[in-house]
Amino acid sequence: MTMDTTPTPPQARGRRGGLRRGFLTAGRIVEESLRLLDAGGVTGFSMPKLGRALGADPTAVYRHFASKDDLILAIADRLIAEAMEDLKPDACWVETLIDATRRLRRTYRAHPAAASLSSYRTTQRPAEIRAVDVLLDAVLQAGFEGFQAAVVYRSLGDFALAWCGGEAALLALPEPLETADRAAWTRTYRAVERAEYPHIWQVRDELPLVTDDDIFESILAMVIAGLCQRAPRPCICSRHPGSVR
Amino acid sequence: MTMDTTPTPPQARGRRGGLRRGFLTAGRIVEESLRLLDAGGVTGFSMPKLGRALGADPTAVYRHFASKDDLILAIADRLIAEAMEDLKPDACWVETLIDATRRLRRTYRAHPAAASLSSYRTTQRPAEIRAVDVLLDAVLQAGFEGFQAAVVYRSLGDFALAWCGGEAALLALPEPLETADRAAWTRTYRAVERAEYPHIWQVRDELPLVTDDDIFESILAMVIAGLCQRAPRPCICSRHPGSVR
DNA sequence: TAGATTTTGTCACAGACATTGACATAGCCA
DNA sequence: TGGCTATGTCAATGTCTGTGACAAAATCTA
Repeated sequence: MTMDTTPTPPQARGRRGGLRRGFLTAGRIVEESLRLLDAGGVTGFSMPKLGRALGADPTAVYRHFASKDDLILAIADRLIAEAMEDLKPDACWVETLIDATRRLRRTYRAHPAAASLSSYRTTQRPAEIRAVDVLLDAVLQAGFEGFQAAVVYRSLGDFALAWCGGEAALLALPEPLETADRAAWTRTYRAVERAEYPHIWQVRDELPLVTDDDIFESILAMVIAGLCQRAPRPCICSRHPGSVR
Repeated sequence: MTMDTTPTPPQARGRRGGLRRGFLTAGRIVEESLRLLDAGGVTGFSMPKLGRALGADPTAVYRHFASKDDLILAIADRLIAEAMEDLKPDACWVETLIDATRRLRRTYRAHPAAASLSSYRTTQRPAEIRAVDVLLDAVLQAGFEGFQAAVVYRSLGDFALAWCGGEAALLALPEPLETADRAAWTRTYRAVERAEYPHIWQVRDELPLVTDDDIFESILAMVIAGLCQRAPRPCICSRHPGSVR
């Protein structure tokens, strides 16, 4: 664990303004952005800091990305690539969808600051397009067709991105704030007046026990159950009860 | 439609540094924040701009809110209040949950920039606590108890906030970006190679037709179906088929 | 009513950020 | 060789969040 507050990385210039061609690349910049975001959160990430961390000028990154937003889209695609890296479509389309969603969540939790910046964006870049194709495959296997298939895919995709992005945004909050937000359930909601908020009062002891994992698996199970109920074709394995039609 | 680029609102000082007590209030500040966010998006909203719009000093707001984050929490609660304003619990608990989710979405769509800043935060303020109690009521009516009820409530609440927040974040993107993001489905994904992305290709004509409304109603229906399937007690009306147990 | 205290607004300013335009040099192509 | 372009540097602009010193108004206390 090297505390790299003021690192002295290899310099882009040899001496007196000379420069090394190919010292910065899009790939290296994205990797370093991720490192910075992981280490210092959203506030630890800025174009000047990024340039300095790369051993270059604070404005050097602009030679490779038109704007910070442009860079964020590249980071978003990098995250999707990491999440779907060794995703192998299962024989059962339901398992494929569940697995993909869990993978996305795992990656977003590993890089919460990066995810919070980029989760709701459409990158239109290779990794995203690949992922869309894999998930659409599963949706088509479920027997959805044409417009229906398109709607179902968008529903599942946007759901996963939104939920995992929201979790990441909370994890990425500057430290005092995240703690305060989470403490809500053990302080404010725990200490509520019985007369005023009777229903909260009823479960006041259980509310603080709920974990992110509980919530995720619970909402995912509901979505999948609703999906199976509507799917024209059931899955191949016996674990996911489908519609009664 | 008054173009208020440089408005000249009532001034806080009468003359020569004198000042009017009670000129700024938390309520007025939140209202003006909302106006600013609605009119100019996230980029049109800053502490200095807010102060000037209120006819006061660029730093005046700090006398009422400790930080921008503090103000954002107040805005978040204001949005929840607006969303749940005249929510009347239906006799059918399923209808109550659906109605609350649709209301949240309507409010977030009306104030996308404000929502994008605040949707994933826990405000711990009055409107939020009230809303939690109403929704927990519905969950308890469904027959969930104790820890289960807590998990189900958190699942539904976080789902609604995350999805609607994500939609709002997209709507709140600075104009050229939102258009670009949306154009993905009519450009990039429409023009995909059949051999490389066969499943996208299959629904390439339908993908651009999918609207936000379609996606929202579709994912909401799945969640509700999954919920009804797991609810120990069915709803009172006949419109929401429950579990087969 | 007079004096002390608190509240609320103003002002000057520190430190950071995104982005731009002018400049310089290194590698490439003719 | 001579020029072009890609890439890095530098100086600078206008903006942002937040602080601390100050001043006047409202309120509280004697």
